Amino acid sequence: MTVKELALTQRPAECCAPLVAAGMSGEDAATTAEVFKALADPNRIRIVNLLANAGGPVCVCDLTPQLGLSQPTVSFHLKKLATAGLLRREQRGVWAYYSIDRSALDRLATVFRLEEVRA
Amino acid sequence: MTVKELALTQRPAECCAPLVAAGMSGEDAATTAEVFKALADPNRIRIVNLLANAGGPVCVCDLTPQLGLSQPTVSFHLKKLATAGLLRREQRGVWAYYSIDRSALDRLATVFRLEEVRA
DNA sequence: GGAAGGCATTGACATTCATCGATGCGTGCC
DNA sequence: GGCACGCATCGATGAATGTCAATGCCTTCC
Repeated sequence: MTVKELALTQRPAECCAPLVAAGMSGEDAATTAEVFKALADPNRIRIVNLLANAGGPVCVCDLTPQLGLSQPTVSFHLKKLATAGLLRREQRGVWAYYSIDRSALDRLATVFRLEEVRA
Repeated sequence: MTVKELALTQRPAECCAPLVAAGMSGEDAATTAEVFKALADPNRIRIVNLLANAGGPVCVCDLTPQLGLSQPTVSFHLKKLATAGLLRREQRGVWAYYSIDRSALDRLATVFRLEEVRA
């Protein structure tokens, strides 16, 4: 099973092991890297920022002009973020609304905690 | 909330704006993405994990066998992490010792805090 | 000074990625 | 049914990335 297939079936952001976890397996490392790959692009950071500031779900049709990217490119980035488990997708008629998965961000914050993990 | 437009000339991990910062500039997004790019590779995650578990600085000669990568490749990854501000380099005679920059990880944890930033 | 060894840099190569135009798929409306 | 529209997928392409062998630089030791 390749890393990419793993990402598609597991939503990496739901399982990230802390960076300090002793004896982290290669699989853990790959899963964690998948989440950061999703955030390793300026436009995707902007998307997360926009959605985090928006009160709720935002239509793709609203994101596209703000980002200054083509519609396929925006879809491409949204899919990456959603596959990583950072965004949620909601269909409203013809429109697709995306929103931040706050619990995923909360889990990500804990990945960097070093001391608490020792317990 | 002047979380600056610290140029890319400086170590990205030293300045990451919170993901929820309103009106994040394209430059902020690029800087933040740089840090995540450094973490967007399984082998670099393993390096961070190894260094986080080690009590202190670790010699490159000790990292190479644990990672199962060639020495140039390990140097390549270490440089990426150090440039991002996540690692510190220390020369001890012929050997180069790398260690985790804990304050950088602490700052990264705050990037994902959503509510506290509103203040 | 010369040899040895640890690490960084270079060059080359295959892979992955970001982007866009064109196209396909569903939904809602006439 | 048929049209319009929003979004996803496909195909292509240029750029960036990860990897290693070869090489260079620098420090230490003889």
